[in-house]
Amino acid sequence: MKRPTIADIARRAGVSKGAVSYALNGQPGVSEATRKRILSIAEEIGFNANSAARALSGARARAVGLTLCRPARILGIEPWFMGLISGFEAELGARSYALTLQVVATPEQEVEVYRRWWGERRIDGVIVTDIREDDIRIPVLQQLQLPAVVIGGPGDTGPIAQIWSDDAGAITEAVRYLVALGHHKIARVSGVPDLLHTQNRTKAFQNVCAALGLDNAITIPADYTGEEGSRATRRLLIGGDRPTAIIYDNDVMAVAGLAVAQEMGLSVPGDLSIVAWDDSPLCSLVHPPLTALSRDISAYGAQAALELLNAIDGKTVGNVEAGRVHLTPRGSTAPPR
Amino acid sequence: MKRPTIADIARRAGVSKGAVSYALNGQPGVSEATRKRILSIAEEIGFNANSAARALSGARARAVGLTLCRPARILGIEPWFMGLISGFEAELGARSYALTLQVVATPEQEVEVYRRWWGERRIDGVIVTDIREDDIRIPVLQQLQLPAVVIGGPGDTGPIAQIWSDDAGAITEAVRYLVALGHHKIARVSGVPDLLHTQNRTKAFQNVCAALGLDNAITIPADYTGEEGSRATRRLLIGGDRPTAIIYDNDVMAVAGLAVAQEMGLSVPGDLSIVAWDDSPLCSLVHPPLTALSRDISAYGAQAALELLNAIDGKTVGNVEAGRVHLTPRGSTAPPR
DNA sequence: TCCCACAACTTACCCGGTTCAGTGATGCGG
DNA sequence: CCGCATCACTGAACCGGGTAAGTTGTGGGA
Repeated sequence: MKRPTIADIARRAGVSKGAVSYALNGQPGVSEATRKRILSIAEEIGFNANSAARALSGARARAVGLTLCRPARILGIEPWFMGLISGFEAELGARSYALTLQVVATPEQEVEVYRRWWGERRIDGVIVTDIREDDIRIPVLQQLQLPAVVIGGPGDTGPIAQIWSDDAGAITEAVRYLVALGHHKIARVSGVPDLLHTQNRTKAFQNVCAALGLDNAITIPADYTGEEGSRATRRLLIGGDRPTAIIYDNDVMAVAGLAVAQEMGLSVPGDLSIVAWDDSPLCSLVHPPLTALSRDISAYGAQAALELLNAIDGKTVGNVEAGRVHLTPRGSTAPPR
Repeated sequence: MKRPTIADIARRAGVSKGAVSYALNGQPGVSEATRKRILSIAEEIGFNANSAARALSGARARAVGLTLCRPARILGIEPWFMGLISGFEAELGARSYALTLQVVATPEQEVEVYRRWWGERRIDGVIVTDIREDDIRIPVLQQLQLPAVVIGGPGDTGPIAQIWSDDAGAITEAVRYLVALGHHKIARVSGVPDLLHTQNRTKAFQNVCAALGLDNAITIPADYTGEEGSRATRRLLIGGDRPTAIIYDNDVMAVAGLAVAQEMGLSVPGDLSIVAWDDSPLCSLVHPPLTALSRDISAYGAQAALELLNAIDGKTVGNVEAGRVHLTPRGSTAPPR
């Protein structure tokens, strides 16, 4: 099947290619009557502008890129990324921007992908996740002048806009809630320690515990996988002075921790209270359902996409904080016995 | 920063644009010495061919499309799609093909997206998942002559290649295993009934149960979500003649089923054995870990991508069966009390 | 010595939009 | 009634690669 082009429309309408282009793009230069005629012909023959031709003539590629730098076995089970992606799509789809995805193994590969995408003019901007301290991607993005939005932070990303959620406030709320229930020995199993938001959470956790006079408030670093979550939980529970509550940096590790506790014959929440970060169906699926720090990941993604589109349009975008995180109490938390 | 073009290379090498194009694409028409010189200059200045220009001049867009038509809350937690995507990337990335993603709400929207992508020349082919009986996407893909590969089946997709896994064999194995353990009352909680592979599984389940003389082998339709999984499980367990084993069409529903059983005071596997379809970290995360029908989803995706790339290259591709599904016994299955 | 084949290029046009510099036609003020 | 601005549109150049057709230059065979 042959694809219709603006030349076809021009022929049918008895005008030049240029006039068709003006009409389709809402530019001045054609009369209202002609514009309507052209638009109805375009509609009739099912015209879609060739994205390559459009991108070539200096316009946008109408696509944004996202690299995912986590092992496949985590990507699959972590609701986080898919939630984010659905959010992006809500905004991108509305403007018929495409989302281009690439799974990579290392930050170095991410940089390579950015360079290639830029060279190929394949995308107009990128969404950057899993930001680290002194992230190597930031200077590259600046050098290439590639519009970008960073998810996570706050941290130093120069002129590149950031979106983050109030992790410090959230963990403070969780700790206060556990203390209010009567807990004094609270531990935390964190995500990958290099990530900026992990560091922010760890700092906030230490601060609130110090402020409330909790000692023994340790953070065990893990990597978001169930295996590491189990291992960290076992380490915490076999110690002599075991915690009565554990906060996990994601839902997968929290579920793994729950399984370890049950395996060791501990009752949840009787012997151990559990709080998960990021509420997903996973948390309400298990028994008992997990108390979680909820946030609207999809809305978070939508906001990030919107910021990126603004950045692509040359509008200056500032750093913004996404919608609030709130504690959703469920069956996994209770006063300690 | 200005992006280097073949004209820049041509100037530096003292040859014409045409010669550079031949050299970069491995075409005959330049001497080995010149080719090497051109390639080294390209390397040196970090040249990447503008994908728009390339796509415009009749060549490929070097991108394939994937539409996801499931509600966001399932996409997030189902390891299936992300596993598939990682698999695609393994093959696509190696050939620097991009993967373009679009989340949609209905099959009608999927058709629209296919049409738009085709009109925009944005992609060279699509990967079709969640195939239904008389799927409306198939005739459209044929009409547009858009290269495609269908994941799921077998079923009637005309000239479009399919990849499926041996669902019938897998469920037969699972039922035989449960019968060998001593179970006689086996039920199944299925995925969305419209999907072709659900129907294939249901048929195979009925066949094997009939062959083994099991009556009462009912299938309750659900939709892959934890909520529906819980509901179906409750329906099965409150009945007078309750099953001693349940097979679930995905891992999420199986985990939900486990939670329902525990909530009702039933012991797993003592009172109820559970088998999950598709093994993911989720299955080994819970307590007890779930016996599962495992398959290498990532390899499945990689094979699908490879078939699609072949189809794009004009090679005729046949229907293929992906790697075997095998039963992984874990703690959730045992002889009934 | 001449002719031909062939390698090694160059030239020029194509893809399909975007955009800028024209070109008539029209309207309007003085 | 003239001059000028404005509108509605045309024509052509352009983006950056791909590629068919044309042009050299060289060597070999007769």
